[in-house]
Amino acid sequence: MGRTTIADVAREAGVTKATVSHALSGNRPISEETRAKVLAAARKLDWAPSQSARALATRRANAIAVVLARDPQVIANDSFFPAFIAGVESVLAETETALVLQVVQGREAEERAYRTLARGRADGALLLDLRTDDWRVPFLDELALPTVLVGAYDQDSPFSCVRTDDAAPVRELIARLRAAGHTRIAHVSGPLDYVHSRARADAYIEAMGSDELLREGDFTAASGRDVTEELLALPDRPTAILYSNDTMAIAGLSLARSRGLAIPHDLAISGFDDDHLSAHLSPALTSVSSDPAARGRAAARLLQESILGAEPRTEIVDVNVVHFRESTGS
Amino acid sequence: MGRTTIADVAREAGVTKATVSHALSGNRPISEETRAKVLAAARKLDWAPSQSARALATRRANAIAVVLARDPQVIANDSFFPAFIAGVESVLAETETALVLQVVQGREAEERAYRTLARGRADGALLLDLRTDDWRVPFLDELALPTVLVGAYDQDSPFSCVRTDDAAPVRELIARLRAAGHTRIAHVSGPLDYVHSRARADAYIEAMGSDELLREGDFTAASGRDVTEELLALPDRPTAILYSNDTMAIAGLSLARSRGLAIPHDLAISGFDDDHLSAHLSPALTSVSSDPAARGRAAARLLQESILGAEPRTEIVDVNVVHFRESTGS
DNA sequence: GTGAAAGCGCTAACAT
DNA sequence: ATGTTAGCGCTTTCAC
Repeated sequence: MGRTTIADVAREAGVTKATVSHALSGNRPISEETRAKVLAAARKLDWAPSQSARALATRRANAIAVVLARDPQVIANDSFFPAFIAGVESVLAETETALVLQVVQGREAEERAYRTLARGRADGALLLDLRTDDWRVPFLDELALPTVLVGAYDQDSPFSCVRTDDAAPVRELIARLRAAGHTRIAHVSGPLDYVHSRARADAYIEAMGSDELLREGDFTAASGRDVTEELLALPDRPTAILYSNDTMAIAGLSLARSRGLAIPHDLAISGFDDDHLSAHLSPALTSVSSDPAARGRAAARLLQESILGAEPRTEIVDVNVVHFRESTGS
Repeated sequence: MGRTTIADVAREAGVTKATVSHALSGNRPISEETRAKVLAAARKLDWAPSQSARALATRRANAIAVVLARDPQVIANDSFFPAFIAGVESVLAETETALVLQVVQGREAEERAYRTLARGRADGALLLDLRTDDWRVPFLDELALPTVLVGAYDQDSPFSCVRTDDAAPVRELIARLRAAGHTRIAHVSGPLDYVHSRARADAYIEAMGSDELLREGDFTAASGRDVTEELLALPDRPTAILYSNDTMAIAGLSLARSRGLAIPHDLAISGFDDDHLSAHLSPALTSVSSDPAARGRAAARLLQESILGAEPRTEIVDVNVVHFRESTGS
């Protein structure tokens, strides 16, 4: 934070602060001559506007926020998030907008975080991990903080939304397994209050016509293992299991093997999210990849729009693609 | 629509702005009675101080920055980063400090990012992925931006530093492999201008007494595969390979198998960073885990110290532990 | 213990 | 096309 201010630059260039400000922002016509003088002075004094002063004057933080309310353990295992952030940043960089990241635990901490953020730290927020009937949506609406929902929302929402079709890959997987002769196909979902878990589970139920072999996991390896154990103990055990992420799928695969089952001969297995290691396992894991970076870019663009006052709209980023690999006997 | 300000609260409480300010900050003695009045008024009006106004007045952003200059592809494959951030946040949360994240590409963009950050967006920075003779260290010193280096730095530095011992696990791995009869042990490093890659490679060279079987990778699966292919084509091929991350190790493992080698019988393999899936592979991958969250916590604490003016110091977070699994024939 | 007033460094009406 | 003048909402001397 240089001690030099806009006043120093104005003096150096022989103009007023207003002129310096406008010479840089281009907010009003400035003669080429004075603009050159101003830029020269700024460079000479190595000056650039103070972000905090500008934020106060414009009531704009030039920053957006992402609040993660997940368990750190789950964050660490998540391949979606880093790629998503990279996508967001690639858009923000164009407008010198910063990304404020906050990891919180507990609803109270999360509310406090959004409140503080809305008080001059950020101009908008990106909402991840949406839950059915998510309390954050009305809450942020009341805070009047421009927001973009990443993933579907089950209610009417005042916000823009980046969606993907979670159902299609599930249908595709089931169709393929059926074609290979499977009839006992199980699904290990994520927590069913997550909108995307629910969407996958619903697609599964619709395709199967029953939820008999649906089990709810929590995205951790431990739950993948436990739920798989339960499924394999059934009198008429499944011959295929669709997991809602790769971590659970791999844990399930390990367990099945340790029970003497051959994959995919005795049990077909598929995951979701296409972790970067999944293609390298043996057997390589069938999974669904979804281009998180593209979703990050779309979300950032929609948010910038909203901050500028645009009407909310929904953008479908449909990039889910099923990678059939050895674990389903491709 | 004027938002409610400290003036409104002052009026409501029948005191001045100064009193409100001090009642909240505790920066000067306030009678219990007036403090209660102020807090009641603040709650009634649902007021909390504006972050941007406060930042301008105190010349403190109450935020720290992390600038990632990596290729988005590499970020997405990295299990270190999310856990590290979670650790950082757990410390920042205690002091209402925000984390500003920036992903940039190219040195120019990185310099610009730090300049803007130092101009009122952040009070300090965390430096990751240190390189030998890293230009950012003198640069940030000149910007006078308090900084903490995560990982060793090879020069004299004006900054605090969180270090881990990268050499010890390498020595331990080599000792174990030797005990099992291996003599031709190769090492696939990360880019050798990264300080931690260099440290591991140096430890390897010292333990082996030679760099004949040292090869430089770039942490991607593709490089793991290619370098492995090269090593296996040697007239007197290695019987064990130590990789500097799990991604390369797994790619190498896949390649070796496809060449007809049995793991660990024909070739022992170990990785680094203990990706969350590595324990679930088959064979399970021997790897080195390092508690990134602990390093995040330590880094955040050191940075907060530095921002408050403390002398730089180095903290050793020594949590590297080697997990011997099937891939080395444990 | 509390009040009054002067900034913090910038932007944006309002003038000219 | 440029200058003047108020703020933006808070913290922090300096008085009392």
